Parts: sequence; C-alpha cells; structure tokens
Amino acid sequence: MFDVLEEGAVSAARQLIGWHLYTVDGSSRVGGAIIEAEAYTQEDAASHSYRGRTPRTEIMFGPAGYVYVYFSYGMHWCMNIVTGQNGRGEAVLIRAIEPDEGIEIMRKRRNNRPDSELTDGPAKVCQALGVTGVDSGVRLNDGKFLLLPPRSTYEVKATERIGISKDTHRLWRFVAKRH
DNA sequence: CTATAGATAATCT
DNA sequence: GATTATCTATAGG
Repeated sequence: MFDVLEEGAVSAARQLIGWHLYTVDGSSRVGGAIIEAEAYTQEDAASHSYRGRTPRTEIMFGPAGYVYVYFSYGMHWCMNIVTGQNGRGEAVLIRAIEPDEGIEIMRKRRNNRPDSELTDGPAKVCQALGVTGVDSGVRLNDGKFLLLPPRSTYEVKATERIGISKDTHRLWRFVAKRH
C-alpha cells in the first residue's frame, strides 16, 4: 500500500517530506505537510530498536505503515511511521509539519501559541494532532491517521539528527528547504 | 536573537 | 540509578 515506506527508513524519511499527515477529528482533518523527518534503524545506536525487541519497540519490528508512539522526557509524546520490511526494526520520526487543515483545533490543543509554533517539533506535532500512546500500533489510512501524497514538489536537505548523543554523524534528518 | 536550566517518568542497566 | 529521538520560561545581548 505504501511503497514509499517499504524500501527502508532512510529512503522513506527523505521521500516523506511533502506528504500530508492528518489525524481525523470528527468531520475535520488536523495536520499538514511533513517538512522534517528523521530515520532510525536497528543498526543505529541512537534508535530505540538498537538493543532488539522490547515491549515498547515491538511495533518498530512489525510491517511498514503503522504508527509507533513513545513517551519522552516524562512529558511528551512523539510519533513515528514504521518503515522497511517486517522484522527490520525501523521507523521515521515525524519532527515537523506545515499545518494546512484544522488549524483552529491545533491552536486550541497548543494553548493558543503562535501559529509558527504549532507543529515545529516532534512533541508539538503530537500535541497538535492529538496523538498519544494509545495510538501506538495503529495502522495508517485505517481510521484515525491519513497519509496522503504530496501536492507539490519539495527540495529536501539532509543534515545531522537532533537531540541524540550516539551515531550523530549519520545525515538522516531531512528537512524541506526554505527559500 | 541565542543560551540554558528545570520539569518529569518510562525504560533499561 | 542513569539516561532520555523534548519543550518552555527566563535571562541576557
């Protein structure tokens, strides 16, 4: 169903820039275009899957197209899209989105912060889209989540990942280039 | 604008 | 007991 996800996390992270990610809230969609994403694989010391399967990371080892949500720093939720073939232990962290639908809902959930700060970080994306741990293991395009193809082309830049202390040299963070 | 401290709990050693 | 794929408020330039 999602060819773009099945080649592997690095390829998927690069190609996912520009895809639209939404959660469905009643009759409205909440979300927008993915503009920042990072790849994590089992061979990567910064990845939750590095030490093998655990209860938390089990979802990363399943088939592509499922959502993996984890709890971070005792406060925040962050969401990934599982990639690669079944058993590989890969995912792409959704780090930022450019809102285009459901902005009023996001403002409310983000406590009326400026529009520029609604979804410019992985935990902010989850708060704005209403994603928590109960959504971990849910399949895309099967109810709550919608992943739709890009509506325009994006220039993508690869950089070092953010907020990690191991394997920082990998250029596995992909961002939509500003102009 | 940049820099930094503090919050706070699951997860793993 | 240490670490953590973060965010926010606050202080300073």
